[in-house]
Amino acid sequence: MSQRNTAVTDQVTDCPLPEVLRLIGDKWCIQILVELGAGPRRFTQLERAIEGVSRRMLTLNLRNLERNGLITRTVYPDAPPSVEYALTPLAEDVREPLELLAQWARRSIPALMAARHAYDARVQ
Amino acid sequence: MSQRNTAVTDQVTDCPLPEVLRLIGDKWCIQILVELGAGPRRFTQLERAIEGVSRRMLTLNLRNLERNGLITRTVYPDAPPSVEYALTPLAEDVREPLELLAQWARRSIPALMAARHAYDARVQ
DNA sequence: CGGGATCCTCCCTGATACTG
DNA sequence: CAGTATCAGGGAGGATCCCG
Repeated sequence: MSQRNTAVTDQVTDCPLPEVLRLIGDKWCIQILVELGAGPRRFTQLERAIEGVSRRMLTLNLRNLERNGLITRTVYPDAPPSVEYALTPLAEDVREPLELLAQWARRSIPALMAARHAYDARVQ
Repeated sequence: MSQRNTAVTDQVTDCPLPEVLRLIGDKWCIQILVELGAGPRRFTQLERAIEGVSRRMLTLNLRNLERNGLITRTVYPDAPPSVEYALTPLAEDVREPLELLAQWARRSIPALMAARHAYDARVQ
């Protein structure tokens, strides 16, 4: 999609970001990736760890991540059903860029908040 | 928000990402930042460049970015009104992490697509 | 030109209940 | 335990009109 002819900005930055954010920006996806970054997890473990996610959204996000090859879903045919989720190498690779983004966030959130308060005070 | 006690994953990655994605992940924000990364732009320039954005959403996203201190809005009191948007240093800083994320996306989108097709074929 | 205000419409999401 | 199915509400986003 987005067959544009922007000769100015077609160098590096523009194309893939919106698309990739639609892949991993699904509100819970990041937290799932982070949680799985600490090791494989079962469904209920994720449900408890992320805390705030509904069963439905957790399922949908896991399906989506699995569909895009970012996590694996392994079913162990135990008496109590057991399903384990884990990151794929593809997802491991994305953790570094995300970590850098998180570092920027950590540095900048105070400034962002300050700007926001200033704006809100100015506009009321 | 999210006053959690996850001793395992509270090291680096988890906290700020969802929050920062709510700041710059607003579907058009990234493209605005990218377009402004090539230089200051006027409202209609952005509207034409991004192509697909509605006037309303462009306005809202610009307001939001301005509110968070990521862009500046300069009004030139010309006969035809002229408003120029430009990145702040805060936004310049985020372009590097975003660029790395974009690089990962460029590398990985083929694999992501392949995984998706494989999944769709498997599940139909 | 650069928006603000309004309306309207989905889709996303949460809650709940059911299943293997 | 690990989901699926269904229903209902709210908010994101588009279209349109209007104004400085």
